[in-house]
Amino acid sequence: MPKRPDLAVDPIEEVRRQWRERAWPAADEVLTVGSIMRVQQILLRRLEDTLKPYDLTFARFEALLLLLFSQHGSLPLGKMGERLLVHSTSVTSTVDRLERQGYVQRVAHPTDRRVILAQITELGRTTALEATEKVGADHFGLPGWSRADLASLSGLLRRIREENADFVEGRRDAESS
Amino acid sequence: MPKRPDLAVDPIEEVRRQWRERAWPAADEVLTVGSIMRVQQILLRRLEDTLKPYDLTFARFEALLLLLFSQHGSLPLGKMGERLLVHSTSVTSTVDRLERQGYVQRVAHPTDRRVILAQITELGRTTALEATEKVGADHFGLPGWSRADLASLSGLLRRIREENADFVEGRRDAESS
DNA sequence: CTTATATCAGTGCCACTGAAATTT
DNA sequence: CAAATTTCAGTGTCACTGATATAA
Repeated sequence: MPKRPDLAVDPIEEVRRQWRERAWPAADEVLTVGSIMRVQQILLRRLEDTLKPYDLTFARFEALLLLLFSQHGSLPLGKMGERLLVHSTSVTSTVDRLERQGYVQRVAHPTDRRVILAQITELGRTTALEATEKVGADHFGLPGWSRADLASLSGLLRRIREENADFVEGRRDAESS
Repeated sequence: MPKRPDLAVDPIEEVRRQWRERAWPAADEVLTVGSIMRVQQILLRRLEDTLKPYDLTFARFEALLLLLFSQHGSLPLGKMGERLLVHSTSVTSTVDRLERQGYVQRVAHPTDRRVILAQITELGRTTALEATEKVGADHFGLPGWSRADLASLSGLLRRIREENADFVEGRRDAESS
């Protein structure tokens, strides 16, 4: 664990100050993006700390939840990559790991023999539920936040996701890559 | 590059819906934290795409900026880790890489012979400036955002950083780890 | 034949743990 | 002596590229 800083000034605000001083472009954006990076770093560590007893990383936890929420507790690997915004080779290795842990099983697709389904097991289900309870008890690292504040923050972030085609609203088209 | 999703629904909003349905704890927090993770993922990729011509990752870019902004263009490695919130062994390898690239040089501390300073080179300086211009031209992935919106977002994120002792304001104490 | 799906081999990166060397 | 600073060796993870096998 890295040592906690002991700074009287906000290091990110400091970057913006210097950025402005030199009349560089996008000083406000620097502050915002820097904040997002830093906050993600902080929350991720906190989350993974909580998940450690279950030997789950955030990536595996996310994948497991995706299956937990899916119709039949199973999804084609390709679909998982699409939802999680990661490369299919990454899904393969994530599912490999979850399978070794007994949280997931690979099963054949009933009709399309090309596709493999990742199916959450009973152990995976109970583990996911238990882990969920733990992180929920910690309010996902955001204790003491009002619904209104959470909504403001989500709303602003949602705009970034929209602008980057994280999902498509209504009849807008996603550009194909 | 992972395939762009083509979803009519917001996958993160969908998670919250299901979370609520099952009456699990912290449904709003799930949406918010999920959004932060996703947005970071999106912005990081965009940034690293822009930085690729300079053979800089975000971690190395951040370190280089830190030196660029520092008083004499140099800092003790330990201080860098503190500022960047990473382990000192990570700093060693980041500086190793930057040194191999000719962007940084290790120099001895004038008085304390335990400490090594990372000193930005002329090449490092011009490269950092050029890369900065590039990402600035892209508004750090946030084109079209008003100062007010950027300020709202930064403000909310700042609160998370404060709550997690990313920095210390006024006379509040950081807990030691 | 083309396209889609998943896997494999290999690369680079990041963050850590634990141990060691050096200096204060 | 203890504490601070950096490095080294090694681990696990993550995300990718490029190539391959199989099936639609």
